[in-house]
Amino acid sequence: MQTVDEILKIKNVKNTAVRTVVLRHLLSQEKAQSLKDIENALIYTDRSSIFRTLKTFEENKIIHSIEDGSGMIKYAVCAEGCNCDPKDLHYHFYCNNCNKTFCLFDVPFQNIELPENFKMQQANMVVKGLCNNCND
Amino acid sequence: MQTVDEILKIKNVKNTAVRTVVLRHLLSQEKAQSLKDIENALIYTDRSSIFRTLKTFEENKIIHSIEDGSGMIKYAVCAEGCNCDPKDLHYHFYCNNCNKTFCLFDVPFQNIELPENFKMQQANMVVKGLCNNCND
DNA sequence: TTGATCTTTGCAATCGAGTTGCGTGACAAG
DNA sequence: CTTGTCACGCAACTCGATTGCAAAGATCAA
Ligand SMILES: [Mn+2]
Ligand SMILES: [Mn+2]
Ligand SMILES: [Zn+2]
Ligand SMILES: [Zn+2]
Repeated sequence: MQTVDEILKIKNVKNTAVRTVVLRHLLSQEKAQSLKDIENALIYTDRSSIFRTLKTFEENKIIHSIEDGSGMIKYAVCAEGCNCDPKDLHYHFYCNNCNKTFCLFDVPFQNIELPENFKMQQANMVVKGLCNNCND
Repeated sequence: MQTVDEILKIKNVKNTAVRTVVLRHLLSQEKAQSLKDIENALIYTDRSSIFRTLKTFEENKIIHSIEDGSGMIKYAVCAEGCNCDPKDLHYHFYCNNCNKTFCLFDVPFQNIELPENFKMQQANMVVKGLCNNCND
């Protein structure tokens, strides 16, 4: 896995104290994180600073956001080489039991046959159910 | 298409003035409606009444909700015979240009090969891009 | 018909995630 | 050192969603 410094370097985002701790936190988590999650984890860092950091990361394709229906936007670090193009699309899974959301990078993404003259630019795909830990 | 009365009857939801106008409005629209959309269309009906009506409709599978990332939950009338089971899953399309969201009932839903021991219960699938009206 | 009971509605208040304005401080170029 | 740019922290604010409460309406048994 790439380090915080390497990622920021590659994506041409200046390294700062807040960016380092936010990105390090995101990398350390298996589940996608909400602003509140990060705020709770980084108690000495201001919410708006985290917020703007997330915006910066998203604009520079360091992370991508997921709308899982929980009412809070979740963020996850992009896979190495990701450009957030349609080719980088992947499913997400939201567990109804443990409320974790994560990227299913290994599930092949099926091409969708849209009606005539429709053009896909992005997608937000969230499968909901029970994760392997919660499915008895 | 079924009438308002027929739908309420089938789904065992008591008919009231607010429910009638809300459901009639939803049926009359081609795009999925937000609470605000409905509020604007039904200027004499209170927001909280519309809100609770939507909850009632959703609980009774008269409508389903769509999170398209616009910041407002959208609602669309379920297809005839829909039980909001996995078999009733379908894609949604959000147009980045005209901001309309609608159900793609005619696009076949691809089965997703989840990892071992994962169980799908619902899904929120939103394809974003340009609709046929906006794709020049 | 009447009174008790349950449901629906309207209004106002509240919640909370997200967002923004602004002053301070860090840093870098000149 | 001087100046400009950018990141940061704090507080205030936005706005969609949600709730408490009392009035109005529907239901039903007697
Ligand atoms: Mn992802
Ligand atoms: Mn739909
Ligand atoms: Zn789980
Ligand atoms: Zn369009």
